[in-house]
Amino acid sequence: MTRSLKSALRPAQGGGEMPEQMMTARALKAAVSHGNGLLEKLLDALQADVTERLLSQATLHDVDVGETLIERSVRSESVGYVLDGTLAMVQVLEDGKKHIVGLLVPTDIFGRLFDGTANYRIEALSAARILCFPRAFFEQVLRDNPEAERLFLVHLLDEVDAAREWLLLMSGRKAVNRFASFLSILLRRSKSKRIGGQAVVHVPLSRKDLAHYLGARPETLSRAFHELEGKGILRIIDPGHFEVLDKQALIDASGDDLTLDD
Amino acid sequence: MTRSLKSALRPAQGGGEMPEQMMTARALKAAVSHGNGLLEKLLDALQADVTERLLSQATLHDVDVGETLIERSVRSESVGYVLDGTLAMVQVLEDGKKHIVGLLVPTDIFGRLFDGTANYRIEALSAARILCFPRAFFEQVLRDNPEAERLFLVHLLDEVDAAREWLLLMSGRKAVNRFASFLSILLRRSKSKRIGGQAVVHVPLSRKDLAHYLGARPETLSRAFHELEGKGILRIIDPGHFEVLDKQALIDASGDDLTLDD
DNA sequence: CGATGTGGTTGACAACGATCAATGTCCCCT
DNA sequence: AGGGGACATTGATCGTTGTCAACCACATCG
Repeated sequence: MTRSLKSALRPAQGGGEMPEQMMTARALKAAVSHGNGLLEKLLDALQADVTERLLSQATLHDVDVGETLIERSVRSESVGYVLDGTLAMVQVLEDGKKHIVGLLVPTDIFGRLFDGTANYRIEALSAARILCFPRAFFEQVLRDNPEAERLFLVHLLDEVDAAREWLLLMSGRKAVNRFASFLSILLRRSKSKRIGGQAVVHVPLSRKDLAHYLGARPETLSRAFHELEGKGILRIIDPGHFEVLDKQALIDASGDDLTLDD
Repeated sequence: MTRSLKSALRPAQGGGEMPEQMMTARALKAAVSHGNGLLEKLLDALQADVTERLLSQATLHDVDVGETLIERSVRSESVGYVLDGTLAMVQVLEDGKKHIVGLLVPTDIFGRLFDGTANYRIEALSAARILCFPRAFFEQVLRDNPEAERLFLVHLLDEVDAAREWLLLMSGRKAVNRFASFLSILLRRSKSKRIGGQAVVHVPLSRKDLAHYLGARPETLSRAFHELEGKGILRIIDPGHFEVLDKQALIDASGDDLTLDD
């Protein structure tokens, strides 16, 4: 649980495991090309030889649930790109209390550039696959390519906006509202993945983590979406997958409170 | 209340008002030099002649309480710097509901650079004095000065962190906790202003706005800090000024976090 | 195969906060 | 000075949610 960057991000010692970090640059490029996150945009903007060199320095890592990738107040020497799984940004207070302040899903990038140290811990909420770039090299690429750096800057502007969107979500009054907002955002973000005609949303968090993130208790959450299920807005496939039956009603439920009379 | 950017940020027509936008560059520099925000750092990093030119293009504006400076989804042609007063970033939902998602206090900069349009409205919560730079010129300065652009980038990283800090504040605890957190942050941010030996915090928001921002009702807030006053943690001077009597107790009162155990 | 542990759900109850209503204060306006 | 309005506060009541508890499904392990 408290394994630090040093062990978590060091290439796996030659053991029984497949040495995945030796993937070819082409294979890596294929692995990231499906998304439309920052990294893809950066790779598009760079000269072919630069992307080649950047990818050649990348290493692939498997992390287990609960592993800490980057510890707070520690200067990380890597920049990470999420291929698979879910990570959390965890704010750790002095007295040891923790709070999830953000999620990292596939195509997200993490790791503080240019300046200072991380302000929160990066922790795996599920098993995950991570692509790691040497931070110094990554920074140098940005320095050498103003256009890429501007992409990064615009990306940061978007991140600030996203953070404020979460703020808006959190200010939702009732727990049902917050959960509905959360599902709506997840639905919007991952609309590429559809199963059949219906939209199935994968919630990559345990009940406890999700409740914590949304500022509620597992019990309250449970009641929240069983209420939504009762309204016919969604169907609980298993505690991790929700089928959204009525998208508009879900959005409505995230805004104003449901009229509970029927 | 709904005056748009066009009227609010256009140099005041020659009328009875003092033409304040004609301040000398030296006077402007003096006006911003007291803080340690982004703008000061940028001016420090730039060549003297560049800062001179930048400041020569700045205009000073007085805004009244309730004025809208930048409308959502409108591309602003200005970058603003808060000299005095308090502005709010207001998210406007489709149904006309509004929500404050961030505050702007003196030395803060606002206005989206390089890309796209504003995602929220900028609204004055109190009378304020704003310094405006032409956006295009501001961007050009950053383009021409990589060091300045990097300062801006690091500033954005800080903003993301700040937004997440607010998220931490907002997350589901009791109203007293949120208010105590809020005061703590304000206390930390404006520690330069002290009156006598005691710390007096100026809360630049009406009860309604503050309640809205903290996700509570005015009534609840009122009870919250009268509770803190009863405990001897602070003293209410007037509904806008609080004297913090026991800083540590205030921080403790903000502490009751939902615990996310390991 | 039962013992044990973990995560999710459900129920009962109390605490917290929203809502409604009333009062007081200050400021602006005529 | 008097009246209207905005704002802050206080009290009463009710809905929502946190808390404590039990229960269930399921996986792991001896």
